[in-house]
Amino acid sequence: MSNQEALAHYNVKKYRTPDGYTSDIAVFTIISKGRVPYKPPQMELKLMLIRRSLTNSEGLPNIEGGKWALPGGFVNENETSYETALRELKEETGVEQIHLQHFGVYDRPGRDPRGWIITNAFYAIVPEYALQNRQAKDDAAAVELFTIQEALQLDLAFDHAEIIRDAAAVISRELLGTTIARRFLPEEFTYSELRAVLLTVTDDPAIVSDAAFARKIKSLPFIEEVKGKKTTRTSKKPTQLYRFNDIEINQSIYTATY
Amino acid sequence: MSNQEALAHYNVKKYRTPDGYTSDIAVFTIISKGRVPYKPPQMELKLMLIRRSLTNSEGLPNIEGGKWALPGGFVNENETSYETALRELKEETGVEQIHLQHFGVYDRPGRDPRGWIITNAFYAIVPEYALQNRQAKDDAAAVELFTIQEALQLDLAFDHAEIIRDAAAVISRELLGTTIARRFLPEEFTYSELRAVLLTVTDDPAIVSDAAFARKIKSLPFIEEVKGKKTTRTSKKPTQLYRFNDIEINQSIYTATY
DNA sequence: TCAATAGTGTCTATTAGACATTATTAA
DNA sequence: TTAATAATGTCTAATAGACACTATTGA
Repeated sequence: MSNQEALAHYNVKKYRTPDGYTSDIAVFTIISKGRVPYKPPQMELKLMLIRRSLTNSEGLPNIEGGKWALPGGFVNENETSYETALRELKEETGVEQIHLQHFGVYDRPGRDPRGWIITNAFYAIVPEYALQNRQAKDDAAAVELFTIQEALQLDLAFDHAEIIRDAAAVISRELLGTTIARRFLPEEFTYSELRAVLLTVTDDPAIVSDAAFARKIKSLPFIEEVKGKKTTRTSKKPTQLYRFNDIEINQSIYTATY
Repeated sequence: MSNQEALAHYNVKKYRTPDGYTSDIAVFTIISKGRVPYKPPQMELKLMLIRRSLTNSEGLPNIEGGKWALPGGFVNENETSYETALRELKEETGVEQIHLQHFGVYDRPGRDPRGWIITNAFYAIVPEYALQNRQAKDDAAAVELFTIQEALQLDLAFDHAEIIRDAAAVISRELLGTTIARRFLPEEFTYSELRAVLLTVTDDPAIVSDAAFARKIKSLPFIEEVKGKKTTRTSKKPTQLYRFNDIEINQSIYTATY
């Protein structure tokens, strides 16, 4: 292997290298507003933010202390930024096996006052219950859920306002363009529950009209009926349950109808 | 500003930091196979790769020397990885104002034998002519165009096989799901030229059938006729020219037809 | 019985896609 | 005139979306 010899001559210290490499996570959940029996849910998309402590564990002033921020942390050597995000998510919410997806890198010079620090942005989707017992720890003074609009009004740390705007755009697009809506729903769901999730990001008449959507759901190749299984959690009349299957869809803008 | 005080206590050297931060670019072009007058083109998607020199500028053995690789380079402090990709692309092909898009971060420990080196992957789309006079320089011993299939047969440096596979998947998806096909075409184009681009990544009957596509193109909201302007470059019968406009499309899998 | 949600019937207008036909022009 | 590509005519089947109507059941 000629790399052996090449490595002998290579000095990693020769170049200026980044001062840090981090992962930040936009943790989304959808909460049901005032859920009542025999009613379809009304849902609201929320983002979890932490408030950075004024002082760190050594009692010294904390960078961007007091500001709201996405949870996140430094990537260790021997781990990927994805693993860091998983780890931080678990530490923060105790949730594992969650949908986690990379959506951007933020490396603008000056974005972090501490130096040349690059962050990977992920979004996660966690069920409502996972955030019930959340509590501030480590360098977080508080943990709270906000709508996107509320979040963008806050005094946000670093370039997190930009990251949050991007995350909101990504999740809106993906909710309608992919099957991630399933991550906000129980395994088996009614058409009105799926519809409530989609209505958090769209006002498309085909989804707003419940009769149209009730019909449409039956012809979607990536959703199937759970034969003979019904629930009364959304209405007095028992409602058919559906589930997502694993069929991949590849939408083409050239064959769609407008 | 309390950050002032916080920074006074902050030592960037306290943590283990990456050994390098780079950008790699998958440069795609579509070449017309044996274009003849009065015939629609037949196109082929190609990827530009460089062969890494056996020795570096100092005459010492080069890391991954002799292997094929994506062009790329180290990000300087005070520049974003996007700017690095732009710079490298210009150095390599002399092209500016080109479509360049980030599609992934590769940070798996051990992916680079030199140490903890993170790369950002971009894809670029350049017109065929821009690669005509390309020449090997710097640490590249050769520059060549390959189909995706050919590229994946080569002895590839680092984890570039993985990056190329991902790039191919992304560009296929985006060619059909977004309007990037425009980057492979002249400003004004015929329906058969657009069709030739799309046929490099799909065999959808709606696109394979030329009569269907000739009709469909007129109803696509993001494409408009160039009124009264025709060309004979693809047939003896003058053909209507079209152009992309700037209408955004937001495809929903829940309202599509299957 | 009432109220509320689920689900279907029915109509109209549009569209896809297949296939055939016509239009145009250089060689 | 021929050959090739562009573009339209025509038909059938499917679908969207609107609106009205029926079904189901707890309160």
